[in-house]
Order: sequence, then C-alpha cells, then structure tokens
Amino acid sequence: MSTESNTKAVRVIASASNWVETSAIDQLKKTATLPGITQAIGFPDLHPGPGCPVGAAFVSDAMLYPHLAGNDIGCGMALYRSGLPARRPNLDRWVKKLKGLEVPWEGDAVERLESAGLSPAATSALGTIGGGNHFAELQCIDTIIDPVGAAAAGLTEDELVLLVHSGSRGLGEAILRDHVAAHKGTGLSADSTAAADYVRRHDHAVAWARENRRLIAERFVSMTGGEVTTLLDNCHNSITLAPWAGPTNWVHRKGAAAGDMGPLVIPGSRGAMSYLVAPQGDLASAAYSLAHGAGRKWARSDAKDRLRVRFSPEALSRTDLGGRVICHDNDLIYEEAPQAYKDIGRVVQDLVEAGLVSVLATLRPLITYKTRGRE
DNA sequence: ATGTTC
Repeated sequence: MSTESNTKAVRVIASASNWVETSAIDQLKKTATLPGITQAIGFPDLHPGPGCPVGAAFVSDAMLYPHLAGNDIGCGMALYRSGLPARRPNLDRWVKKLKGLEVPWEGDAVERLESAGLSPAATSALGTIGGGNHFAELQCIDTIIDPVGAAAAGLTEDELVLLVHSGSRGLGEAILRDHVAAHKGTGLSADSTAAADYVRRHDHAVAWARENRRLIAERFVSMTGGEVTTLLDNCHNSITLAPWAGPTNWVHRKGAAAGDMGPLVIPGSRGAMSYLVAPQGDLASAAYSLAHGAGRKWARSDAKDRLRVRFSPEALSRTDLGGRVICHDNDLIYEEAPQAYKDIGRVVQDLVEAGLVSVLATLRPLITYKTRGRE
C-alpha cells in the first residue's frame, strides 16, 4: 500500500530532559521511509550520522540495507575480567608499561584466525584498537546495584575489568565499499544471491571483530600482568535476522547494542562511569536493541574548537574521576574528551524509565588507552 | 569508522 509509510513505527526513546538533535530525528524518520522498513527506533544516545543516524535500530521485512550498519561491521563493546587485583592499583606503573596497541601484533595472526575458524583476513590489523571512539579501558567496580545479577554476569568486586571498544578495521570497510560499488545506496532483496554474499562476509567481519577485541584484551594484560576471561561481547553495528518481528525480518543496528544477548555494558565517556545493565521488559517494542554509549554532544570539529582554548593535552590526560588517558594524538584527545559526550547517567536513566533495562553495577575508568601515536 | 592524509 502506498500509505504504508504512515503506519511505520518510528519511536525515539528519550525523556524530555535528554536533548536529542532535531537533525538526527529527521534522519531517523527519513530512513524509516525506505522500502520494507517496518520499525525505526532511536535510542537516548541518538545523534546525526553520515546519512543515517547513530544510536538507532531499523527492522525490515525481506530487505537488507548494508549502509544502515555502516562500514565498521561488527564493532562492539566487550568486557573481560583482567585477573588484576582491585586493591591499590598502581596506575602510573601500568601507564608506563602500556604501549603498542596501535601496531601489528607480534604473534601469528594467520594461525590465530584459523584456529578461531576465520579466514586469514586483515592480519596486520588484528589486535589493534583503531581510531575514532575506539579504546581499551581498565576499570574497577564502583557500585554494585544488583549483587545477584552482577555476580551472574561474572563480576567479582576484588578484580579489575577491561572494557574494549573496537571493530573490524579495514575488513568491514571493504565489505561496504564493495556493496556500494555494485549497488550504490540501494538495499538488497533478502532472497537474492547478493544478499547472501553480503551476509556471509558480514558474519565473518562480526566474528573477526570479536576475535580482535579478545586479542586487544590479551595484549593489554600481557603488559600489566593478569589473565583475560570474557564476560560479554555485544556488537552494535550489524544486520541480523529478527525472528521476534517475523520470519523474514531483519534488524539493522547502527550504534545500537543488542538487547537479546544478556547483560551488556553501556559506557560513558572516559570521564564518566560505565553501566553494566540487564535487558528487560517489552524489548520487541525497541527492536531488541539498546543505547550503545553516551552519544556525542559536540561534533568532532566543535569539540576541538571549544576545548583547545580551555585545556592543554596534558590536562586532558587525567579525568575528573582520577582516570589516566593514554592518547598521544593532539586532535583525538580533544575530539574524544568527556566534555564532547552527553551525560551517560541520563541516557541509562531514560532506558530504565522506558522499562528496558535494570542496572547491575557501575564501572569506574582507571586507564583509557587510545593511542601512543606514531613514535 | 578507514593498512584514509592536506
């Protein structure tokens, strides 16, 4: 029916006190008009993206839209136990030791990938964090809100945890580039061979990104001591089947965490707490998805303009919570400063008030590793 | 976001 677009479910999950840019909501509505889209959800971290917004999930019937997941296919947030005791952490000593997470891993990447059941792709990038908002962050437990839920998620108060945000590096980028070269910005009929080919490569990039996060965590603790145990790994850029919406339905997540994979971490900026939450409630009404972080408040160039006149890079290498920041990149340290992000407490509270999550614990950043730069 | 780069 030509009037179908009027009946599509477009929903923004954000309270009145959570400011969301109008242009992001316009992008959400416009994306909802694509053929076959049946549901468009904006989360409390919704902000404008290149064409389609970030912090959103889109359900389609029998159509795939690769550009809605974007180029960093498989990007996500993983939490690990570190094996490091939480008592009296010597941050300055670890800051001195931590290096090399931006240069290729010294191990055998081909063997590592093959033993994970993956093809030997993007081997030089495996184990590297990448740029932009990606990071590896050592954290301690700040407050346990739900002792039973937190324990079930594997949290132990006497042990530090490591949060890794990274993706599929050049691998996912090549997949989207190939799709755009062949099909421009159009979608794919889900029963086409082109869609099957995309999904196969997409799934490989998702698995590669997961392995990448795990290796980043292992490289990190190889310098501090400790041992990595995976607690959770939640992908926020992906296209997957959505059986809860219908047998031929798909959910596209762009900066939206999966709400059907158990507990997850919704990180604040490096100067704020991260939240370990458990999905609950009427998740189908939210496309079984959730916010993936605080969301940008200022565009990157605005953040640089506003903060350069107020802070030196040295001043930004320590946060108000006492955390240390390893970021030897004089643009990135401003672009990713805590001031450039929205209040994560507000974002999580919006999800709580919508009945979609319960908070298990808050996590406090200790050391945020971005890059040592090119030296 | 990017084995990207003025």
